[in-house]
Amino acid sequence: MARQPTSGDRPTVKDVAAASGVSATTVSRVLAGNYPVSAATRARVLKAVRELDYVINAQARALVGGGTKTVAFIVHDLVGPSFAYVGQGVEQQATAEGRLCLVCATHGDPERELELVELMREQQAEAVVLVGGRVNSRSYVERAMQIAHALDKSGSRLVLCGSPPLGPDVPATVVEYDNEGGAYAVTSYLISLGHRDIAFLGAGEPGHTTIDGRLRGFERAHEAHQLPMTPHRTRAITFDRESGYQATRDLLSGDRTFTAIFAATDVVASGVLVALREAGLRVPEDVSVVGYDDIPLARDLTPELTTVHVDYEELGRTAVRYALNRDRHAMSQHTVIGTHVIIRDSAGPPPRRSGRADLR
Amino acid sequence: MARQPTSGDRPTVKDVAAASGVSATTVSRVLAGNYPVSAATRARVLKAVRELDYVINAQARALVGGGTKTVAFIVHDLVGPSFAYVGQGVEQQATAEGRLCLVCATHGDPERELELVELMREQQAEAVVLVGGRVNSRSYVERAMQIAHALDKSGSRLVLCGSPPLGPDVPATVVEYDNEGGAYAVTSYLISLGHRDIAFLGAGEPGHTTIDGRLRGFERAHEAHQLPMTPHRTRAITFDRESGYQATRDLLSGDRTFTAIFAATDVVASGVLVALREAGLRVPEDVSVVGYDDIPLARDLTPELTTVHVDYEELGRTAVRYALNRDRHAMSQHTVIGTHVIIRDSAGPPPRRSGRADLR
DNA sequence: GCTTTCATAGAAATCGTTAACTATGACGTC
DNA sequence: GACGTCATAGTTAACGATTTCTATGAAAGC
Repeated sequence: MARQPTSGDRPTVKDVAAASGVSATTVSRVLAGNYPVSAATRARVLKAVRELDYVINAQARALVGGGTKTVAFIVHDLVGPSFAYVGQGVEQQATAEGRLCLVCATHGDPERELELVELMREQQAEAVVLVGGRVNSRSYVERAMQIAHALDKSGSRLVLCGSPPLGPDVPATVVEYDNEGGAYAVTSYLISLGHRDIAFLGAGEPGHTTIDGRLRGFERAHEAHQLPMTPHRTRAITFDRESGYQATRDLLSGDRTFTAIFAATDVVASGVLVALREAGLRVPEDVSVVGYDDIPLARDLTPELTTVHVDYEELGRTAVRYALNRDRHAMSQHTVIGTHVIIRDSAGPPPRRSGRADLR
Repeated sequence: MARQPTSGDRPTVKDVAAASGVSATTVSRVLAGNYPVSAATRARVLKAVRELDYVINAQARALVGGGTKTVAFIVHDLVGPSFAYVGQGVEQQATAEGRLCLVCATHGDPERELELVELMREQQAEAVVLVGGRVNSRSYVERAMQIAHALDKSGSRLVLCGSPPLGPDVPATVVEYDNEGGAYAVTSYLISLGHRDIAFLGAGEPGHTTIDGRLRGFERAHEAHQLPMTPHRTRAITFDRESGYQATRDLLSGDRTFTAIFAATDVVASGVLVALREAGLRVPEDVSVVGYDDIPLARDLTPELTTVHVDYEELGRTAVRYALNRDRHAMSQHTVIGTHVIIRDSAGPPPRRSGRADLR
């Protein structure tokens, strides 16, 4: 007699086999449906499965069947407004392709990131999605390249989602979005409105790929319109609301003459708006403000924020799609997703008299 | 000679054992560190591990070692503003307890929810966290109870995070927050400011536990202050910005005489503010508005929103903590987390003349 | 009537790791 | 010098499924 399934541990194929008077092999075949089984046997097995409330052991199946069908999603923080959208996209595509989705937060700790990658190798994750821009230091890039090779050797795949490639021969799938193009477009828009003196709020963390891209677009737009760029960069910014607020106050306390502010993110812009309002400045009549990201917040600000739209959800979906089907998409292992300006109410023509003396 | 690790598939303990001239057992022991191994042997094994870039196979280990050390996080949508915070908390606590975190979105599909629970049983997830309020229909509760028992039988645990218990003898860990208390407090605050006619925006989906709780607090505050409750409920609301906007327009088009609006969520409140602004009404001078949730958005609205704070991250942390350590916290399998009013700028005394004729 | 084919079912090997037994010297003790 | 102890390492049997490979009876072909 086969073992009685003790309460607490779950029934196995053996238990089902015993209960239905067949062999474990037959049970497996009934469940997989990849081998002829007589109708009578199938019925008996299924009945036993139902009665014992049998569920397969995914670990055991993975052990023999090869892969684990998992995608890992590693992110700085789950609550960053755009991160959640990327996560949504990753989860959606992973599910669509029949994979489960592991999620991990690094909270900015590079050690933790390494640990997690190692963990994912153990888990045999099919793809490891690293979300967000990165600080493009020599040491980080080198470590990332090691990670890419390590994952590659394990049959997994590093996916960079929202940051540029690491190098020419690095085995990684890269899906980024056009930071530079969007910044170029929105800066050009400001220039076409008549602005000649625009402050860029976001420099400070040098080497951050996302911000660098946006800054590059900002600069390129100035060059294209043959405008000189006054160095309006402020102190290091942490890309939260508070830093946008503080940076704007700093800007206002000087004798700067800007007529528009390009905030590196919508969240920063929300702080900018508070500081401007406190200073008694109207937006866009006195100062124009634009953001970047087009998160839902942008529509809830007063005035509604002119910004650059990024389809973060699509970013996540595309990343997973290309990573999992890289045999079919061998050419698409580096993709750039387009961005475009969303015109709302926070940017308008500059005030008539350019050098405003009433600034504070 | 042991098998040559072919390129593509990863080295196993056997390969490491062969490379370092010991047995598989010894390799396992070096890696686990739970058995004496001579320094020389340890060194040789570790060297081989490094050279082969060996990583353990988590599946195989889980198979023999019992559990899988995984927490599943099942949510309607990853991008709901409060969901992301709960997710953050769940991930954080899961990591702190040495577990991995699986995340899945149902997108409101009950079929999908069932499927996912089944999947989690296969994965042997230690806890399955269901996030968010629920529609408390007979059929749903019954299904959820089945799920609870099914998970219990598999040695897993259903965790309800943000909704009330299913029944007295259901094996589930419940962590909810005080919807009713918060609503009571913020309604009382409005009443103490002098409001006697408050519209509640959010009824309509009957039986939704979250909204019902908030509505109950709203009603209880009226009773406590011996105020009659005029039935200001509007049409069904989907709890997004748009529905708040539409519902407010509906309210304004009637000859209602309310002086304050209680929006069921901050997101709804953001729509309310837009509609009021369009109608030329000032907040809080003409109409007071309060929300619920205290998501970051609340501070970005104009005026900043008076609302009820819910510590969603703590909600997630607590849920996982109690679920994983239920031996030590047998008494805490139903916890209610407190909420409190955050006073900002969107609520003030009602305008002098109560029956405003200039409403539209 | 005897072999061939087919449909169905079971036995046994396998996946990669761990853990419960064994085994073997070295050492100290009486 | 025989014996028990200790430190170290190897053998072997799990874990729970899948997947060859093998076996059997029935139908079919000549």
